[in-house]
Amino acid sequence: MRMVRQKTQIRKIENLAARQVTFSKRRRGLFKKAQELSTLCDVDVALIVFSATGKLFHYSPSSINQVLERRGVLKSKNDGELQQTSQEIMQIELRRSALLSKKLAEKTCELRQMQGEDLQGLGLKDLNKLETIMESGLAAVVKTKGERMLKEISALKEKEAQLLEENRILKQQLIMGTCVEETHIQDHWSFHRSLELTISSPGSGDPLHNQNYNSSDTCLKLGLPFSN
Amino acid sequence: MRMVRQKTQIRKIENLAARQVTFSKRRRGLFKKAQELSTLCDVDVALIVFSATGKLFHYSPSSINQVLERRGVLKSKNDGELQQTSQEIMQIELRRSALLSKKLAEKTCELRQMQGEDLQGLGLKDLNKLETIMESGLAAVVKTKGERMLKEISALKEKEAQLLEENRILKQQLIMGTCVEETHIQDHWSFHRSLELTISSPGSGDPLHNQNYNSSDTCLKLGLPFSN
DNA sequence: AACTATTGATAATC
DNA sequence: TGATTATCAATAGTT
Repeated sequence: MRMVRQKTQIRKIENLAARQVTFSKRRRGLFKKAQELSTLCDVDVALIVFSATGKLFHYSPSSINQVLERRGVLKSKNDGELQQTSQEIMQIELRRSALLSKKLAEKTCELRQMQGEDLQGLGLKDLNKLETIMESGLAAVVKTKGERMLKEISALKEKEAQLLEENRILKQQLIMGTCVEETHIQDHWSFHRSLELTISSPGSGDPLHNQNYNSSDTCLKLGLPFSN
Repeated sequence: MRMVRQKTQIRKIENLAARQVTFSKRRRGLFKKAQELSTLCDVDVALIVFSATGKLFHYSPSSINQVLERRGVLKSKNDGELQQTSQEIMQIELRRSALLSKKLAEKTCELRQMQGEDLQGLGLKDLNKLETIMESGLAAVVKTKGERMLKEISALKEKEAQLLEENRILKQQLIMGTCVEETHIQDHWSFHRSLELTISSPGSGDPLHNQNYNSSDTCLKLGLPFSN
């Protein structure tokens, strides 16, 4: 029976399961303390907590808009209607927020499962279903990738042929023009340089060799691609 | 030196001075806990405390903070403050909703792409990344499925062995009891019937697997994830 | 505000 | 998830 508690340092808990447990416990504790403060000292407290998956928890002795309403009571009555309207909107927004949070949590869960995490809760049937979906998805990705690569390759080949032709023409022109020896040397250099430049910095046309990790990371949350 | 503390009742402290002291102490504690929760569990926490005198305290680690900070600077005693506070909390909610919507859209897009749809917008690099993620995800699913099946199989085998043993004992009892010929026939029939029933409907006797099948559908909505 | 004795919260564990 | 307990943290009462 070792129950030696460590003096916890306040920084992000890396272990997911531990983080969730702590979140659950401390959230409850926080809400309790908020309520106690509200009761003991007769003040209004609004506490809103958003979980990592987007789930929404909130506490207020009544609800947030009622807190505001109570404070709004002090205002003159001609503002009352406006106040009321704004509170209704607030209420709607809170509900919408909660709904969005729920949906987001569901999607997050599905995504995690497709990344091979959190599978322990799934039954055999679900795992089979998931496997089927992922197999067809992966097949589609592989297929798309193959097509994309073929296109890139043929584009590059075409470019290469074009450059070779250009070089050939330039070579001929130089041969006809000046000293034969010098021309040969210059021509070789020129050829390699052109080809190299074409391949190494194709700009937007070549994602394979594009080393711009920053721009792609902007789009890739959790390492998943989606276009902006 | 009497420092005998009483088990504090959670109800309004009537003594004003004591209430203010407690308010000050507990408020600090609450904010500290809110911050700890936010840091430890990497979640957003918004805490707003309206004091009895109308002063407003708040904590939130993210961008919300700036809005409230600005309001705090504009602190004044007239009605404008209340109005502004209400509007700014509303703005926080609206912003939150917008953020949630955006996140939801992103996750939806990612999910579609992992199901092999909407891949046109992706570059070669993104496709590669996606492929890698999906491969490892699929591997994890297959592995989990394998483990699950092995467990089921061994559980069934164990049950089979148990039933065989039971049947053997029953058989012996019958042999010792009545007519040998009749007993043999009955016993065979009885044995096959028991085994078949056991294998085809393990749910009733096996809460572990039963539970798995039922609970899993709650989180995973595959195939038609966007239907509701 | 500062100081403790005490209650309260919670990390580790099952 | 919920319960338990040893520890750490918050704070009520006092100076």
